[in-house]
Order: sequence, then C-alpha cells, then structure tokens
Amino acid sequence: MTSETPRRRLAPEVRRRQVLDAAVAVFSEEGFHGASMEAVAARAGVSKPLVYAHGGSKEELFAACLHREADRLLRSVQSAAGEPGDEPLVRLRRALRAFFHALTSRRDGWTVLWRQASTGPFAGEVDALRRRIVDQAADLVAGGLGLPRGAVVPYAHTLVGAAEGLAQWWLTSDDALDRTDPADALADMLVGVVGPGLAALTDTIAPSTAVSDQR
Amino acid sequence: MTSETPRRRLAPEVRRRQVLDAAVAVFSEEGFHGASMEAVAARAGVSKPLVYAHGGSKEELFAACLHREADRLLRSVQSAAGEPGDEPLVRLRRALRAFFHALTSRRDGWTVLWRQASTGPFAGEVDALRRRIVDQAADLVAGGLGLPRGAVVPYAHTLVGAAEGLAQWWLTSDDALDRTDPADALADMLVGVVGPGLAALTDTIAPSTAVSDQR
DNA sequence: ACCCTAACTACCGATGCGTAAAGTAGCCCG
DNA sequence: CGGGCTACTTTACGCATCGGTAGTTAGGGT
Repeated sequence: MTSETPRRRLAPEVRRRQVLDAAVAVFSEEGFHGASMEAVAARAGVSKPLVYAHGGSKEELFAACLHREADRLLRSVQSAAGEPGDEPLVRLRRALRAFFHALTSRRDGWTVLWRQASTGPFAGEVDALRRRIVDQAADLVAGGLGLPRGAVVPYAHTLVGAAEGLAQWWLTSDDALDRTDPADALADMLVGVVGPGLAALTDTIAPSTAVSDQR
Repeated sequence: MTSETPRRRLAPEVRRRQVLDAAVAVFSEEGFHGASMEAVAARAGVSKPLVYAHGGSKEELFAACLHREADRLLRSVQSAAGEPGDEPLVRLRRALRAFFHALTSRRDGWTVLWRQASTGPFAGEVDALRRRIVDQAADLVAGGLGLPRGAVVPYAHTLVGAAEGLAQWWLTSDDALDRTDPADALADMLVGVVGPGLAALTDTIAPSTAVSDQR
C-alpha cells in the first residue's frame, strides 16, 4: 500500500479498459450485488466518480462486462468451429477446445458470465447468450448428423451443460491433467463421452421425424 | 384481496413450515438480494417480526431453504438409485428419472438451489451440495464400470452438467415431450447421449490406470 | 503561464435488515 | 362462559450500506 499513485491523467480509452478489467475481476469474486462500486474503484486504483464517468451506472457497467466477455467467448468458439464442410466431430472437437481454452485463459470472465449473472436483472441477457451458444451447438450437431434442427435442440442443451460441468470440475478441482494442453484433453474427454451417443442419434430419432424438416 | 385472514394461531412447527414455503417461493423468484423479508412475510400472510421469530435472520432463513430442498433432492435421487447389485445403466436411468421428477414437481426449490444460491455467501454450500450429487454419480459410474473412483470424477461432473443442461431446456422451453412421463423421456434422452460413451470408457482409461486403485 | 478537464474528497438520499414497544385477539382451561 | 396466557400484529425507528452526485483540486499539453 506504499504505492501512493499521485494521480495520473490517462486517455479515456485506456482508463475505460482499466475500469472494465477491474469490474470483471470484482464482479466475478463478489457477484453483482456483493460488489460495490467503491470496490471496483479501489481495484482499478481509482476513485468512485471516475468509475461512474467511464462505466456509467452499476447496471451499465455490469452489462458492459457481460457483453465484452460474451463477445470474446462467442467469437473464439465460432471461429474455431471452422467451415461447415469439415468433418462434424472434428468441428465439434475444435469448438470445444476453443471453449475450454477461453475459459482457462479468462477465468473471471467466465465466472461473471455464468455464475454471477444468472440471477438478478441480467438473467435474461445471460439466457440469450447461452441460447446463442446452444444454437451454435445445435447447428453443429444438426449439420453433422443430417437431422432436423428442432429435434436436436435438447441435445444441444445437454452438450453445453456437459461442457459446463466438465469446466466446473477443471476450474475448481486441483487435479491436474497429464497433457501438455489441458483444453485439448478436456475436449477429448467430452467428445469421448458424448460422441458415440450423438452419433447413434440418427438411428434413434431419424425414423420418427422427416429429415427435410428444417426449421 | 378480500381474504382478510382473521389472524390464526398456529403451532410453531406449522408456522415455520409456512414461512419456509413462502421463503422458497420468494427467493426463487427474486433471488437472495432481490427478495426482502417483508416480501416473504407478505407471501406467508404474516407480519415481518414473525418471520424473524421463526426463520431467524435473512441468511439463516435462506440457508434453511437451501438445506431443506437439498435434502429432499438428494434423498429422492439416492433412494431411487437402488441397490449396488443392480444393472449399472438401469441404476443410472432410475437416478436420473428421480432427478428430473424432483425438478418438475418442485420447480422453485430447484431454482433456489441452483440459480439463486450459486452467488453470494452461499456459493460454498451450493458447491458442497453439488459435490454430494457428483459423488453419487461417481459411485454409480465407478461401480458400474469397475473403474477406480478417482478416474471417473471428471466424467461424473460431465454427467451432472449434462443433466442440468437438459433440465434447463425442459424447464424454460415450451416444447412438449410426447411421452406420458416427461421425467422418463428426459432420462431416456440423457442415457441415450452419454450411455454409449460411458460404456466405452473402460477401454479408454482402463489400460492407463490400475483397477484396484480405489481412493 | 494558462486553461481544459481528468480526478478526488466529501456528501446526500434511499433502501432494507433487524428490533423494540405496545396493543389485540385466538384458544385452552376451569 | 369468562379469564388469562401468549402468539401475533402494528408501528416506528436505529443503523449500516451503498448508489449516485456536487463542488474542488491538480496534471499536462500547448
């Protein structure tokens, strides 16, 4: 606490980034209600009014954190999935790998998104984000198996939930994976568990539904 | 609002139950911070001091809700799983069926448990509950496949996450299942997805681990 | 040296937990 | 049927926390 930073003037853009980073950190630790604007200010090494100047109200600030992290996550997963022409299970594995990689490299962003935001005034926004991810998964599965999109939606939810569960284990347990790339290992585990079941899905539900029924 | 309940005297035990029911309802709708003690009192048709008399402080009240719902859920899943001697996949399917049934029949209890409590001062307690459920799943999987318990823990997390994801879809989407028993259908779907993968697990990780290494 | 504006200190008002005090009425018992 | 024990209500308030802002200070480019 000897660092009596003597009040530096910074460009608005830089300050805004600082404040947002601090907000993500604090929100991820304390939650939306638990975090105080003063805590955010302290974490950013800055005074409270400055947080208001750059982040707006508390809700606006939280929403900004949410959107930034959500965009990051979605973009990386989406770009990793690659072109629709590729092998389905390969695409799925790549997407999962990107997902786990994003989580591990940005832990607190993940926490803000899925744990803290699920309650309160942002449940709707988080559900929307989750829906976008589930939609990606549904596209992947439907495209890979040649099944109607509507029929695979519950399975997409299952898949995303499974990824969340595995991620939770990975982020909270202190067990180590004996692989050089943890995200790789996690993606392999998940594909190993759900891969066969998904592949067998064609026989399970295809007979009862028209394949051409694209929603 | 014409129901001017004319002030009934009740046994403490009954009142306590009333207050707890109201608390679960309000907490599930508004979250821990969003709910006010006065709202709980109003929902129970009772005055605020009485809520304090029977429920203690807000945190104690919430914790009581948490524990009651958690115990209910765990007990029903545990008893449904049945004896270790039975067929592994059958046990798993029974447990999942009980899980989904508990969710559907006690929606707000579920909401309190998993959505509202995951943040704030109760994250630890919810993690403990989740761990107990994961432990049950791990026992089921390890026992069924004859694998060391330590090796299946991540897969148990995956399984529980998958169940959560499917449950979320079932509780939020308005799609209907064309089965007489939704819990049955959900359990079937989940077993269909993860069953083959779990069964194949023996070949995947058994060679690299001693089977007798029970933790 | 000047002035714009980033940044700070200090404060207000609202909200909500928790409780105290005083009165009212249900229900058991004689 | 009547009296009293006590569960319950009403009302009011203390107190802490925290979101948000008004007025002041000082950094640094020109």
